[in-house]
Amino acid sequence: MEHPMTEAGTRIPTRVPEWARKVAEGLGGGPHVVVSGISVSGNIHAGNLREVLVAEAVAEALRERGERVRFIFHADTIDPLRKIAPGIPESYEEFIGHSLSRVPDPEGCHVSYAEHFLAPFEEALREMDMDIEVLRSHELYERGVYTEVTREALDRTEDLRLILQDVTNRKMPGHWSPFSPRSSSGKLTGMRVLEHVPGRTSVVFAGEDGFEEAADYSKGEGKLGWRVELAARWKALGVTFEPFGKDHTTSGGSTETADRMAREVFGYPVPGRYEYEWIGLKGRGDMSSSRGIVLLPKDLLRIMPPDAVRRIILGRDPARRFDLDLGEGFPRFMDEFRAEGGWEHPVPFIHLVTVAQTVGENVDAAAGMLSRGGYERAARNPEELARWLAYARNWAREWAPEGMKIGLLSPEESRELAAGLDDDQRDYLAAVAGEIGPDLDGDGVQDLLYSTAVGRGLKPKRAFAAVYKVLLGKTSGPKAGPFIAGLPPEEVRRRFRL
RNA sequence: GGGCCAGUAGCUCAGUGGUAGAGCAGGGGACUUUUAAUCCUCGUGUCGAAGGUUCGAUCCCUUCCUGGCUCACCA
Repeated sequence: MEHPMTEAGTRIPTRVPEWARKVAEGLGGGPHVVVSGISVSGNIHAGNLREVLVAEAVAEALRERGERVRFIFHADTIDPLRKIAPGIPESYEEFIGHSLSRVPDPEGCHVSYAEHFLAPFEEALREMDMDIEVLRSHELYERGVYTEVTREALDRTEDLRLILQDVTNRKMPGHWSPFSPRSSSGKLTGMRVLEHVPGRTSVVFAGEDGFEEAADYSKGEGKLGWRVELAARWKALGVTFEPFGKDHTTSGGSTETADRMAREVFGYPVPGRYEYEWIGLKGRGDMSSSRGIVLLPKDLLRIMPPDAVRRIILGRDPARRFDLDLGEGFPRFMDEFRAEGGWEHPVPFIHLVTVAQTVGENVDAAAGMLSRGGYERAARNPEELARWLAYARNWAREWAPEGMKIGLLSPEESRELAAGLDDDQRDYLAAVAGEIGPDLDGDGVQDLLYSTAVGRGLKPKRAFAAVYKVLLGKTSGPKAGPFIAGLPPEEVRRRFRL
């Protein structure tokens, strides 16, 4: 798979990170099935994306080696709704215990609760040009993909129960079953399984009201419990690699259980694994839907291209925790990203931010400003430029520290603020206005601003302060010469003649 | 309590069995020009602590200390 990386728009292959290559080396011969599984009980955020990207990197490493790879995103759509997330109506209380795929979308825009959160994520994956297959667990159950493993699990209920007790150190209730049937009410939780009828791929159970019901597990009328399902899924899908977050790999955790179940019950070798650490948001802590700290993949795609998302989310090494800095440190990240990506003559991101904020959506104006600033090359590709201006503009609006946000004042606003200047400063601006013209480049303007100030006995500091005040309403700003040279001269004159 | 990870210059981190580096910040200087501007120049820090292995360890082993994370289907 390839991704656009260069300014000219040519495509060069995604670089496979070293750590991924090493992981792939330990995986043996193919064909491979690489899986990343994520819950759709809430926003699928940029942290979740890390898991998918880890899986992608390993899949790429395998492909690079010539293996056949099936890369799957497994969405846990059949899982029951567990609690009412913030922002979800209280009335959803009645759906607790129901499959996310069968709960209505709280905002009414998708066919289900699950789809509401899955769809935007899927879209982001598409936008990232990811070669991935998205599977919905409720469909897998309905299609019978899990029928065999479910039967096996039911037949080996006792063994599974022992493993579960052993690993978690908890006593499971006597009526414990690896399978949770769905009752006629729609609930998946709290049913008591009474009997397994393998011939009919069915389970007889006591419903909430005590009456007996039956569920056909070949039709998705229920699901395996999480830890059992994990092991069962490996077998059913032939999984050979799956990354896990720290929460699952802890001792007594779900992977420890599933590993034993796979080996001892399902007779399936434990897939290769990579344990990744979590990422936080600088200054805000770990991502958490319930605490409102949510960064969506789409938020990232608004301020950087897909490969930059890959880079920033994976970091140097996904086994290491780190905090995303989308504020002050972001421009540097972007410059590094492009330097490594082989960009020729990239415009410093911070400069793009200045340009984007000055010209708004006007790409021609931006191109003009850039070429006058010495970045003719970047000005030559309007499409590419428009894309990058959008990144810069979005970043400035959504993430930039206050000090970096600028906006050219309207002539009226300029006039108002000019009232706060003293006569020396106004006279100075007027003098500059008389000299400024299209023939001056950035250095020329800088020179003009400085020498005019000195020539009139005005301290440069106060001179520049006046310039920024009238243009931006601030006392400092981007380097004045190139900035002003990029503006249409008449606009500058209008604001300087007071 | 169990598990995992980290502890190297002010900050963020690289790093190798032979006594340590980068970026940023910061100091100084240059360009008649302080700025989200270029160039030049400046870093002896007990490489968390103590033992051990070794001719020799920051890098290997052990223990400990400190911090972080995780152990409820929230990556």
